[in-house]
Amino acid sequence: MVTIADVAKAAGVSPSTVSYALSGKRRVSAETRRRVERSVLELGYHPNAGARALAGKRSHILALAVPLRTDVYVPIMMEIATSVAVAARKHGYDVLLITNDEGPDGIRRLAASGLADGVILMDVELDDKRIPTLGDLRTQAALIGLPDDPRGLSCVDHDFSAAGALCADHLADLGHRDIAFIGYGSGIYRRHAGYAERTLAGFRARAKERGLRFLHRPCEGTYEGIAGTLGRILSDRPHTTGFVVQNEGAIGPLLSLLRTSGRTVPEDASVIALCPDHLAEQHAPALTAVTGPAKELGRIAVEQVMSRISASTRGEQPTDELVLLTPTLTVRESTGPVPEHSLI
Amino acid sequence: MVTIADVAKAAGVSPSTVSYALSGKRRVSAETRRRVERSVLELGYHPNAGARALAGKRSHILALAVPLRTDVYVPIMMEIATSVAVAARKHGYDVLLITNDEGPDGIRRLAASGLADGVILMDVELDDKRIPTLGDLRTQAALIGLPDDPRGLSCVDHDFSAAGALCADHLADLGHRDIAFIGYGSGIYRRHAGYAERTLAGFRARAKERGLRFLHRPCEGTYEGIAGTLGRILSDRPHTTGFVVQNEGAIGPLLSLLRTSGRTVPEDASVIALCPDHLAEQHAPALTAVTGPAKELGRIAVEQVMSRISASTRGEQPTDELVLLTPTLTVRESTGPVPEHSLI
DNA sequence: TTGTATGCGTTATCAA
DNA sequence: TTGATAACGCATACAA
Repeated sequence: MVTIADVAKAAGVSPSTVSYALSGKRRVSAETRRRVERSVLELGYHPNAGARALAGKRSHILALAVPLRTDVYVPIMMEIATSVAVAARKHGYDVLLITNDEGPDGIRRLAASGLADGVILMDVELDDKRIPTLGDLRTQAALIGLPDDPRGLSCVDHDFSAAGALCADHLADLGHRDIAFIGYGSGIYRRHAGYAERTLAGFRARAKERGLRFLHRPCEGTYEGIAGTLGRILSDRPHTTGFVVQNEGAIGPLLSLLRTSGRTVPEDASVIALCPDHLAEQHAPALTAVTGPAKELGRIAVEQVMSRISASTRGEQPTDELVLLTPTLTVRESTGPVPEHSLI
Repeated sequence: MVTIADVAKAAGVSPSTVSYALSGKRRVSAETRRRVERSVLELGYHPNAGARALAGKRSHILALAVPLRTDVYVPIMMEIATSVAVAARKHGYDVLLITNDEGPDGIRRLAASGLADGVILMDVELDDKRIPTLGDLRTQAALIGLPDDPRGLSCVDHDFSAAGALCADHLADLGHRDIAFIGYGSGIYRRHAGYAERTLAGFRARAKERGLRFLHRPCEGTYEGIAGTLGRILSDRPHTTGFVVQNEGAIGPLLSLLRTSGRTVPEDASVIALCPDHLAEQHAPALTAVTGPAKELGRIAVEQVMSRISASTRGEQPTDELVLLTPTLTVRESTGPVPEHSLI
């Protein structure tokens, strides 16, 4: 193993000079810096992480708490996780994976052992049990997702309320009057997942403003689930011409079933999805969709913890941030003007 | 911060006794152990990770290299990743996420800095550029996936060849003679992803044995992609009655298109998928599918690195393991006997 | 069965 | 602009 002493010897300087040359925390002459950097490269020196953490009081590691659930759309979770890792690297940080099955204790352990300088919580629920734990520890944290009470925390999330409103507006603009909102399985609403509730609230409010009638139907993402739900929607409100879908698993079956029931999209029925663009484009017809920038979520969460960490290092009080990212509507082939005559 | 000295004082013993009581590396009287454990709990002591790594020469961290690609089925990747994390915790290890965009350098950095005691590589390609790097470092590694040349390495993977053979056997048993194998996009075959090539090879060999005629068609997972592919299959081989699908995105469109073309599954055409069970069950009709135990992959990879790490700690030569997990066929509603009269 | 003392490799303070 | 040196908190070899 090559240590800082080896580099120092090779460069003909003292260990502390090597340390400063690498950290930049003290001015070093251009000449010595060059020699140090050369030796570092030649010897393939990498500072020992343990020693660095012990002496420097910073592990340069961020903990990322990922959900173990399968009822959320996993690819997005993965995308966020990797964007966190990439963003962290830009700050010289590595990312430690922590699963929810350890619960709050895992976070406590990482914080108390000094393994992680900060924590990023994904898939935060409105009333998340992990949040109180964060208060006890002096670990810095950022949440992806919006809790009931974000005081004392930094959070970033999509503006799901705005996303819901965008859907209502788009359908209203096209002249639709009877809308069905097909949501996630009822378990998600029972769990008070913020994104589901806020989307619905945003949609509901705007729908009211625009004079839309609508049904909200939670729905499992299975073929049978959608079949039953759609059947009931069409019998309860036969004049429904607009569908908002916030349930990745429901999209495919819904399109199939509409076709089967003799409805052509978008001529007879319009479908607008709340889902990533790559999914929207995978279907036929390609779906008009409302999307938020998933990668930004990770990047911003990292910025937030990093800024909190450096504030607390300077002995300052970290400032709480709340960032909501504006979603965008992309019009594709699945939405169109309301039909003149309804089918039934 | 509460240190081992604090615990020692509280328990009325020396720091080393605390250390031994916790690590179990030296016999400690039941009485002292009790007192130590009590103090640990009362004070909320967690050993400082940096100090532990520095003194003990083991970081208790495993690096997990996850792919950034989107052309692989992400939920499985996530499932494996979490199973790695869970299994690692059982050994007192944490998992560090490392993305592929850092490439081999990232692995080198983690190994050289002593941040990770071992590495698990996911989504290994037949000719993976990260593998040579592993040789240089004395880091222990386990691969999830099977490279061209697994010498000097421990690997675990599904037995994709057996999976392919299972598909051929099942369709042959049902009397089918003309089969289409709908695979991943051609990019994956160009990349020499082992799982794709091995599945195909296993299928091909068994198909030959059983006297099946078949076409292999790489295919993007989009509706248009499948539509084109299916059209060509049916015009080239109108008597095709069996479909093997190894492409998660293709399943939904394929079923829709078969229905559209007037073919009922399984009466007119049988479909067997290589995909996770939860996906297979999501479709209508529920799909006969061949699946491997994804979680086992992570668990076994962890066992493999752990055993290599402890071998090398004992100064022994780690033994190379190659574990292939046997896939299982679950018959559902999408396969049946070949129709007496073909459609065309 | 337990205690003492040393060293791990780095950062940061103090001196020059 | 640089060098010497003292922590940092723990594991472990050595003593008792």
